[in-house]
Amino acid sequence: MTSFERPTLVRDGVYDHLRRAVLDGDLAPGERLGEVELGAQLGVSRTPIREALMRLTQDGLLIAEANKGVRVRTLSAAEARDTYVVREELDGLAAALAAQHHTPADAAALRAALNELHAAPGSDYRAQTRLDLAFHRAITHAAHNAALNDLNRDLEQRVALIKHQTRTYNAHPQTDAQHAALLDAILARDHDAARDAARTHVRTFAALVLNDLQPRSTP
Amino acid sequence: MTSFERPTLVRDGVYDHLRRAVLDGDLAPGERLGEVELGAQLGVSRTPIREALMRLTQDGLLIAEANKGVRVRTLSAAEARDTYVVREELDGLAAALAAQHHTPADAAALRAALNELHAAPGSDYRAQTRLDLAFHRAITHAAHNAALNDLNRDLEQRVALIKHQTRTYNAHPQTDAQHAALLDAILARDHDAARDAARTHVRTFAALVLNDLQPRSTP
DNA sequence: GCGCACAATATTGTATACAATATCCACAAT
DNA sequence: ATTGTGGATATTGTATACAATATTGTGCGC
Repeated sequence: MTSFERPTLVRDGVYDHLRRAVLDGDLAPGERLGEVELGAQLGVSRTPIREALMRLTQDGLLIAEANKGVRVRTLSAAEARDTYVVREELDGLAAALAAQHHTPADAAALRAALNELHAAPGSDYRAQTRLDLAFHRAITHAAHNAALNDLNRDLEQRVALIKHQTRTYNAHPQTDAQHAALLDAILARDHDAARDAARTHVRTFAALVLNDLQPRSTP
Repeated sequence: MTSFERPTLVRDGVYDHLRRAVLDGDLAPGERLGEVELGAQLGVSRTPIREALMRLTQDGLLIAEANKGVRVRTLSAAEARDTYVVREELDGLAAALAAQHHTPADAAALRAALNELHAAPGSDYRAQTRLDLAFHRAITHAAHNAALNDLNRDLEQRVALIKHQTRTYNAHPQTDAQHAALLDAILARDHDAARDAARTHVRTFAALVLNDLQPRSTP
């Protein structure tokens, strides 16, 4: 929340900055975002701040109440469950399409992403989360489907919000094996196996996260 | 584009107004939207206009170029194909979930929506489109999955844009039968049949639309 | 007649001023 | 003590003013 780069337009800089802050968990779910305060922190007027907040609200990362400002969105346990149901379907589709359409460059990127993820220290929650996301993005990218990529962006954001509410740790005995199986199936161009592997992975992971989320109250 | 109602906030009124205009095809794909012009037409300042345009851009209905304003989005043939691939998956999921989770009220709404659709004059393109959309929305609603509803909203918008580019007519010999089969499967709580029926319907419809889209150039 | 440069114009981007609404604290009435 | 009312304060919502960038058109040179 200190310095920030402007791409060309101030509002885009603010948007990127705040989006990352929410997705990285620097802004906690439920936290209120005041326009004047943000403007002072980033050294810009309220106008680009407002426009960035508007976009983030439309993304579903923030919740706006009329005349009451915006807050970082919190998802109920039910919404979290719903999200993983959809994610299972869409991740499965992404894996199947990636198996069918991936290029040699995609294959290299997928291998690299998984290697990075395996190399990350198991104790580093943020790095783990970031690299896991990168791996899944590589799969979606390899699917070469623009609509899927757009929708997946929304889902990624929801999952990030859920994770920050639960602080569920990524590591799991089966995670590495599942990732490997998924990658193998994609590279082998076996779209059915890839779809199954992706769906299984989402299911196990969802069970983990939802188990953590369940005990808490659902505001 | 003449009168418009304001819910409470001006920007929300502008947003709803413009969104409907784009989705109804009153604003043609590719058409440029000037801020001062819109402000004059709707009788408000540029600020709420800008904020509405920002949100619509984030929705994917408009395309913004820096310092060059926004235009109604046009989708390439490839993007249209991609959209229907995803829609097939998500409509299938929605139908399956609706079959599992629909309430008596949902069932009544589904029946009513389909009846309305059947009753609409086959020559009324706009009514046909609107009621078809309402039927599909009823299904998604009956699925009782918030995440799916949100994502479906994005897909609906894309499909609306595609349709306005092609002006494909909704009517098709198989459409009525497919709708009926889909509804029957949902009401019978047969989620596999419902999923298949939805996917089949999307496929036949996609083929129709894409066939119309293909001849045209892809800007 | 064609093309480039440059100015005139228009439009978007940002900042600020003003209005409307909500929040919060003090204080009184029960 | 608690609750309700009122005003003071703060924050959002809208309008407008100013700055920066793009577009357009005109004139000059070739």
